[in-house]
Order: sequence, then structure tokens, then C-alpha cells
Amino acid sequence: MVGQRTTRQRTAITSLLDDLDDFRSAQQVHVLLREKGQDIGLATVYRTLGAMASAGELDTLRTESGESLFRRCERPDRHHHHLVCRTCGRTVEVQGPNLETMVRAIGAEHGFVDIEHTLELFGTCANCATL
Amino acid sequence: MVGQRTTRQRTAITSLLDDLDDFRSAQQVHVLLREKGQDIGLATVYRTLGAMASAGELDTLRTESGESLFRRCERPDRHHHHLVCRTCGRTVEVQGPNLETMVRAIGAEHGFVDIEHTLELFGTCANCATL
DNA sequence: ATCGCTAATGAGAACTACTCTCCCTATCGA
DNA sequence: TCGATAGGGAGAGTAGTTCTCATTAGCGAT
Repeated sequence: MVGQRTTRQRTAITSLLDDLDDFRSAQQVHVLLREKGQDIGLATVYRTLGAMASAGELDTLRTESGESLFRRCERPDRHHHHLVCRTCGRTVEVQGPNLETMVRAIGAEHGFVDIEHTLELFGTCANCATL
Repeated sequence: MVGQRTTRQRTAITSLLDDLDDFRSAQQVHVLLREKGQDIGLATVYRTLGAMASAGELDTLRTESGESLFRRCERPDRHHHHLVCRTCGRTVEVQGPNLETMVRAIGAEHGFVDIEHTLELFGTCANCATL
């Protein structure tokens, strides 16, 4: 639950995200909602996505151009990364089992504490590679 | 060589970058140049940094807030990542020896080919942690 | 040296992605 | 059903970056 009140807008946004598999920007979500007849303010879309993301209900990533993308989280419980097909956008959630410890080790080695990291993988999925 | 002509502005920017170790934003570079008496247009700073980056002369990364940072590349030859202090900006170039193979393995496991990845580490360096 | 082609610059407008302000609306516990 | 107040909408504001276009200046040819 993001906030205290269940509004038409929040219901529309969460149900749209439930129907989508891939990452979408706030702007795309806004347009998709409008196409479904749900005319929701852009600010509300940003607010809601931001709130859901920081509540751990959504995964986020940043495109090269600096846009934030959101997607319903499959494994909200644990830290994970994404393998995204650069052709069709298909996304797989992955975990490098050693990655987290490796990252911490690298940090410690250089005297850094409180390490955070971002890792995104981009590739071409089997399907798109054979086309 | 970024372009065809050696201008006062390009000389100033490259020599400033040579003297800096850490990542700086275009805006910071602009201010630093001004402080040195080199009054160079912000657009020129952006253009030059962008050109140098795509020529592989600079490393780039993006902060959480979406700002682009630039730094003279120490090892232009091989793929590496950065461990950046979120307080003072101190930067260490790191290589996860297993990381590259791990990444490829994860991709293969899901049938993805042609894997690229971005990994950045942010932390607090020993110096800033004790303040 | 100097000429002249045109790459490069600078000032400011424009653009993109996002956040904030402020007032109004609507949810939900009492 | 009431009313306190969380939430929403419109549009202004912001930060970072890119674009436009008139002007300047690098550099090969003369």
C-alpha cells in the first residue's frame, strides 16, 4: 500500500502496471492511461510511480538518456538486477550470487564503506538474435 | 583528436581535465575554468566533453540525479568500472576479475547474446567516513 | 603575411524530464 | 453524513542539457 487512500488514479496506475511486463517511463504510463480513457495528471503519475518505487513495489532503471523506467517488481523481497533485450525490451530479473559480496569486497579493499551499486545488463534475447 | 581545430577552449578544457583526478560535471568544469580566468561558454564545455567522451578519451557516468560526470580515462584500453565517493567524488577504477565472465554467463543462461553491462559503485571513502 | 573557407564558439532560447505550489476534490473513519 | 485531510490537477518552476544562429578564429593555400 503506497499511501492511505485508494483513489481512482492509483487503482488505474497499479492495474495498468499489472498488465505490462516491460519497463515503461512515467510519460508512457501517462499516455497509456489516457488511451484507456483514464485522464490522469502527469504529476500524479510521477508521484504515484515514485512512491511505489520507494515502497519497493516497482523496479526502476535509467536509460542512457536519463529517463527513469518503471516495472512491476517480480521479487520485491531481494536485491536483483535486470537483463534487458535491447531489441524487444524483454526483461529477466537476475541475481549474481557472488556479486553482492564481490561488490562489498571491492569497496572494503579501497577503504570505502556503505557501498551501493547499480548494475544493468543489456543484450539481445534468443528470439531477437535469430531474426 | 576530437575535432579538426585546436582552439583556446579545447586546450583549456583538456589541460584542466589532465589536472583533475575525479569525476566532474560539465557545470563544475565550466566554473573551474572561469575561476582560472578562462571564460568559456557552457555550451562549448558540453560540446567538448561530449565529443571527447564519444571519442573514448573520457570516462562518463551518471549520478542518481541524472547528471553526467566526466573524467580523464586512466586505462582507455580495457573495460573497467568506478568506485566513487558520494561525498568528495574521489574515484577508484576497479575491475571485477570474475565480473566480466559472470556477466557473460548470466546472459548465456537466459539465451541472451552480445551482452553489455553498466556497473557503478558508490560509497563513502575512508576519509569522508571519519569526518 | 594574408586570404578565405568553414569549424568552432557564445549567448540565450528551447527542450526534456521531473518536481513543486496551491487550491480544490474526494476518501474514509467517526 | 460529515468533515479532517490525503490526494489530485493545472501549470509554473527547476536542473541539466542541447539547439540556433550570428560571429569569431584556426589553418591550409596562396
